[in-house]
Amino acid sequence: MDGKRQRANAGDGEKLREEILEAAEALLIEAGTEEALTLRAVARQVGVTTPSVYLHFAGKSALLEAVCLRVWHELAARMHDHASGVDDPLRALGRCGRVYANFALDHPVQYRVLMMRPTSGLSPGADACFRHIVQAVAACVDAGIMRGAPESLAVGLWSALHGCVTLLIAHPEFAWPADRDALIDGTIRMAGFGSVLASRIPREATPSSEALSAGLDALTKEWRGH
Amino acid sequence: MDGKRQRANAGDGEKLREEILEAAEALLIEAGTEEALTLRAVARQVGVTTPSVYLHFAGKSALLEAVCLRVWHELAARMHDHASGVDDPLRALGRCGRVYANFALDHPVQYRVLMMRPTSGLSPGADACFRHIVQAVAACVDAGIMRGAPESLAVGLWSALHGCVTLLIAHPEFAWPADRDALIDGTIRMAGFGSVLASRIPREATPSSEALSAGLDALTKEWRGH
DNA sequence: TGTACATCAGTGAACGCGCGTTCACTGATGTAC
DNA sequence: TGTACATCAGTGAACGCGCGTTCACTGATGTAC
Repeated sequence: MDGKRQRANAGDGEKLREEILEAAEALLIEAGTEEALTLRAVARQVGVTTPSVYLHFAGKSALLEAVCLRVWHELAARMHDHASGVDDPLRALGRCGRVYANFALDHPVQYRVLMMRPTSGLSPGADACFRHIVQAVAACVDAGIMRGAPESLAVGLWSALHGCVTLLIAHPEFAWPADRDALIDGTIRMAGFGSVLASRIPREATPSSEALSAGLDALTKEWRGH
Repeated sequence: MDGKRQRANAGDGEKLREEILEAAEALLIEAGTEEALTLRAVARQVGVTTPSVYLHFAGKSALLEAVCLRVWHELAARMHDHASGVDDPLRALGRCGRVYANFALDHPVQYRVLMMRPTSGLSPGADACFRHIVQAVAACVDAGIMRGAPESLAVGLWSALHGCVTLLIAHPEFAWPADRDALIDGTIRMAGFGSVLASRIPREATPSSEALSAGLDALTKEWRGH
């Protein structure tokens, strides 16, 4: 486990910084919880003494933050890749949600630290990602598919996605449906269609379940007819 | 802060148990984080020495669990109260969601400990509460408003609610809409309508945004006409 | 009525733990003269 | 080419901390005889 390390030459001190980040990340992933991140363990893994960490990070919390923040860049890139090339705005929004969910499930510990702890504010990375969702929603609003303020609509979609992945992350032992992808897909469809429909129904004029049901039956029958 | 306490008479040892639970709860609420819960602090607040806690709880984690589990009873009662007396099944489901969200926001620390940490499994209380949601969904399915397995539909609704409240709890500093109730309402409407609509649209026959938009426009215009 | 005893709620002092952090230091490398 | 010096990556030993937990104990109350 302990890496044999050569002391860096003058000017190459930054190398250690990278090694520390990678060791810390590996530690988080392996243990699956941020409690496993101790300066002593990180230093041991790199093959260096504990105080050396202070050469590159102000302290433990700074290191933890730096490790977790790294992953946001990846999300931004992924979102950019998948959003382009899809014409239908609602489908594009769905892609966006998929990327977000996959990202969270691929980096559960980092997602936990950044999103599920009360201590820290929302990181700029998280905010940028939310802006991405807002943009995708805005495209739907521009196309006349949804009505209302993109921010408000986006919050709802974000909630649904966030809820789905955090439940999966925090409670893997729950009796989830076998097909995790289908679960996420269902959540995205629910949130997407729900935003579309809810934004057309004024709160004060919500139809009865019966009327809603009958109307949608007629509509979907018509679609199936085509 | 330190309560003056009289030693309980023989047979009344259970009194201390209750006092410890209440002190621990107060500590959690005041600090807003479970890290504030130390056996020393609890004992100090009760006016008793630290080892006394061991007379009633196996250790720290047992105490924390006991404190947090207390609140589920309240949720079960609240859900029962509000669900009855509402005829429209979709509206009843909405009430159910409202109660859940209010409950979580009223007990943010307990909700965090029970729902947002990876360590513990889902408590029976949480499970019972999920069964409540499943039941409300099943009523919608029985009424022909939704289609599909109630469990699957309920997971989606649960995700949306959970996501909304956990985001509010973990990131109070985010630029939320001013009206928190409206935000929750919006999430519930989105999830409810979304479940209704999505359960009518087969995945492989999802209409284009355009068709969806036009169809719903016609439908809602008709509703408004009445 | 008095006395010995059992019960049991709670005490007090101490243990060891691993942690984050500090500080004076070393020793190899590159550089100026 | 040789030597003195500055630089700077990393060391090693120690600090204090508050914590959860243990253990032998005390001392008031109730009870049996």
